[in-house]
Amino acid sequence: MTTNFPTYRLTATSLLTPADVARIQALGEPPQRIARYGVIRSEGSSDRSVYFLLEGWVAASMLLWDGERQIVKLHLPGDMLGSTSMCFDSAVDTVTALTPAVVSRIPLERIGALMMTSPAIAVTMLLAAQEERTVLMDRLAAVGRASALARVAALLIELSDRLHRIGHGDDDGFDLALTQEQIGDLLALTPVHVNRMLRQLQELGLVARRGRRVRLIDPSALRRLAAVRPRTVSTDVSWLGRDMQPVAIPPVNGDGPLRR
Amino acid sequence: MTTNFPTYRLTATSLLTPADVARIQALGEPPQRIARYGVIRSEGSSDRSVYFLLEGWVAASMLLWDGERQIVKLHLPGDMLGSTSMCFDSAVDTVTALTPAVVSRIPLERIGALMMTSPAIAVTMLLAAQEERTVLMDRLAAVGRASALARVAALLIELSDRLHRIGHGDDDGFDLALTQEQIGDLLALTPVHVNRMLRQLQELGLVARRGRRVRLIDPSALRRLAAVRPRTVSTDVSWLGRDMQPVAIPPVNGDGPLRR
DNA sequence: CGAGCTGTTGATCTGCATCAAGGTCTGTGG
DNA sequence: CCACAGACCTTGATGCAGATCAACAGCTCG
Repeated sequence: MTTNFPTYRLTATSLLTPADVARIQALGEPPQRIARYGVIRSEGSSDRSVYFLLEGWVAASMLLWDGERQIVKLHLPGDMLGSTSMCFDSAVDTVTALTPAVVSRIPLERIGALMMTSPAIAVTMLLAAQEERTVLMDRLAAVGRASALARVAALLIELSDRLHRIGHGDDDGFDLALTQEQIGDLLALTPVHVNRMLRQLQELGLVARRGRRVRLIDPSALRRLAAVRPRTVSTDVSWLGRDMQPVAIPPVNGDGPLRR
Repeated sequence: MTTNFPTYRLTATSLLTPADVARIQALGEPPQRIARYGVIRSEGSSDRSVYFLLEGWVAASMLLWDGERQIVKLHLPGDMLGSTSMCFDSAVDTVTALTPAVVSRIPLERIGALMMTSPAIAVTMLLAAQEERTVLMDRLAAVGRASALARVAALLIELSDRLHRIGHGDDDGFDLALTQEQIGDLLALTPVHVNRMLRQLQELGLVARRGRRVRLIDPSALRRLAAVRPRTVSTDVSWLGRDMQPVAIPPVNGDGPLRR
């Protein structure tokens, strides 16, 4: 039954009604535990589903010709995993738990059927996909043009922001659940160089680390160094023509919002 | 009134009915000519619309802190421009014509209203967005990990494929409407190095160039060098709860390549 | 208590950037 | 028809950020 995953991603815009949110929550199968480094779905797999991440950190990565890998997306609790693959017959990325994690599987047909009955839900997913595309564009620009130091700084800021937004991490910083090698896979750097950059940020007095714990001492200087542009998603959905109200429902025997 | 733009992007899956396609075509304003290097929409602009590209090559780019720019997406005729920005109040990328181009503007409210009445259209856009996300993931992996030579090879292959798919380019190659500087902006290389890489591909006997004209002499070797994985979008939309229509061949009576 | 991750540090190498100087082509105005 | 300017391409010389190679130290967990 309803798995109570974090819904802040769904309610960011006021597009969905509580009923919509409930319908989405009802889609998921019972939560399932994944061990650290457990593979949730492998590149090339024909498993046609998406997953909601309830707990833990997860990476979506692509294997490269020479055995290297590029992490293309870091997922935190509340994120939907694996949705990129829905337009392909086999998965485009490998989804791996970086920490012990809890996910809830959603078979693609279920979410498909739901989207086809509720435009608001389809549009919400579209907006989320566009937002992720922007994240990727920013990362592409960073990997292509920014110095290693700036990239590492940008990552720390991004993580701090995202973690605080979902209530992990306190005033005293956050727990960085990534090895330096994984940071390298994400930013296209070698683990050795990641180490030096972290160390340099420390020497510059911008961050403090103790074990996994990271604290941003001077966030604004860090932000300046990272040269990231702040992005805030729009909450204005008036262009969707609807002051977000319940999609008139009964899909039961009618045809809902027409087709054909 | 109806601008007759290329629709192959819309009909790739059999999700949309001809009526749907017609409704989309009816959205666009009269086509408008853009000069080479004309800016269709700038980063930060609050122009809330998307554009259909009818003719010409267009780049979506982001300006970087130091004045450099990263081209994040190359658009060819039939593509929809600027859709990433729909979840932000101001445009995230600058959309510039690389050749003289023709576009048709679509105010966001119009496409919004249409999506809210037709889930099939919303889902089609979602699938397109996911596909583009994959393209970005591939590019990220390339820029992060592949050698300059491989990146250039990959670009030539991508362009050849895309151009042939839309009927530009013949057996004798295609016209490369990019300066070497623009290729650099796309692949995160300096123009000087792009030049050397193109030259090296020539010396290796993999491609031939005369002016803007490019011909891939040994596409398979090029593909091997580029280490790109072929991606073919799924045409199976049965997960959307709708029987996929052009079932090519009804399996005689038995099994055939069964589905479900 | 030993094995394997993970992090740290130094020495060296290299792919691509940077700097610099022409060369070629195209369009434009005289 | 010519001259000239600006955009684009080409090629060489040199520099440097980050990769690679190599050790070792600390931690964790069987």
